[in-house]
Amino acid sequence: MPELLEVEAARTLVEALALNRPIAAVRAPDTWYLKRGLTPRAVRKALPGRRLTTARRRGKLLLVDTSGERSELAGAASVRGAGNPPRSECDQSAGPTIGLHLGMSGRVLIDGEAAGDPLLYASNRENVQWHRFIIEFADGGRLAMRDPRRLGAVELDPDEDRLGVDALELALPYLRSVVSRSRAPLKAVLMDQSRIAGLGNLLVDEALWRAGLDPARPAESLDAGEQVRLRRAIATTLRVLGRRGGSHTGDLMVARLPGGLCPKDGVALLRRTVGGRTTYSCPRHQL
DNA sequence: GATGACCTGTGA
DNA sequence: TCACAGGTCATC
Repeated sequence: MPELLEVEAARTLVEALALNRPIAAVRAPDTWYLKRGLTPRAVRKALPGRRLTTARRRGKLLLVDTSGERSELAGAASVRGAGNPPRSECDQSAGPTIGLHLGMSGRVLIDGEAAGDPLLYASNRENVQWHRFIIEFADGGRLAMRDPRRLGAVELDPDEDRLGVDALELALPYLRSVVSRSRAPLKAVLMDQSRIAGLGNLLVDEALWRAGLDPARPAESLDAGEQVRLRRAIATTLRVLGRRGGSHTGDLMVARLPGGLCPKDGVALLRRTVGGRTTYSCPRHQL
């Protein structure tokens, strides 16, 4: 369920609470959670001694940069014997970038604090077994990835370019080029992270509902006016739902259930699979 | 571009 | 007991 808005909330949390605190240790109890060949040992080697310097976001990917220099930590694996030359990473101006994918039930906790409202479709009970990746700071605090469903992931130096333009930076000419070049269902194009990054199932349904566009329509069938409406609806959806507190605060959300009625004109909503995802839309005003 | 698998908590 | 939620990836 974390879509762009939830990841942005997590980013803000990291930025506010976790930067510039020396890392004492890293725990990755769930090996499965580490992706692209990353191992607990490699993480323990790469991060202790560094600080988190920047919290960025591209689409649904949370990126946390680390410092190049490593502070001395008594007993930490990074401490070398006297006279040893520093490791090559120590000479670089920046350390590795931590890539956090929240998957569908992941949250970032810092010193026990989480951003935003509890997630849907995910338990909100506490259970330390769900902490898949933990950064322990030298000051005793910690950053933890909590993910009951294990669909999230952690990697180092993720390939950021596999993601397209961030949905918050979506300009009309780019949207136009993306949409006009595909015969796929409009919804599938909007959810394709390599073209537009950040929109998930709920945000797309809400934006299309606001734009009055049928999710199943071939993307290329949109005329110029509809493209403008779509861009505005995406921007409005992100702004309004962002203020309200997340992807699940949309007007359509209350009706996302079998037999739900369109909040705009009271007609029974259509429920079907579009672009591989459960999709709700209004047969009356989404054309 | 569509489909199914991954994974597990939830609610019927 | 089982369908379902959904981001992402491999496979068709």
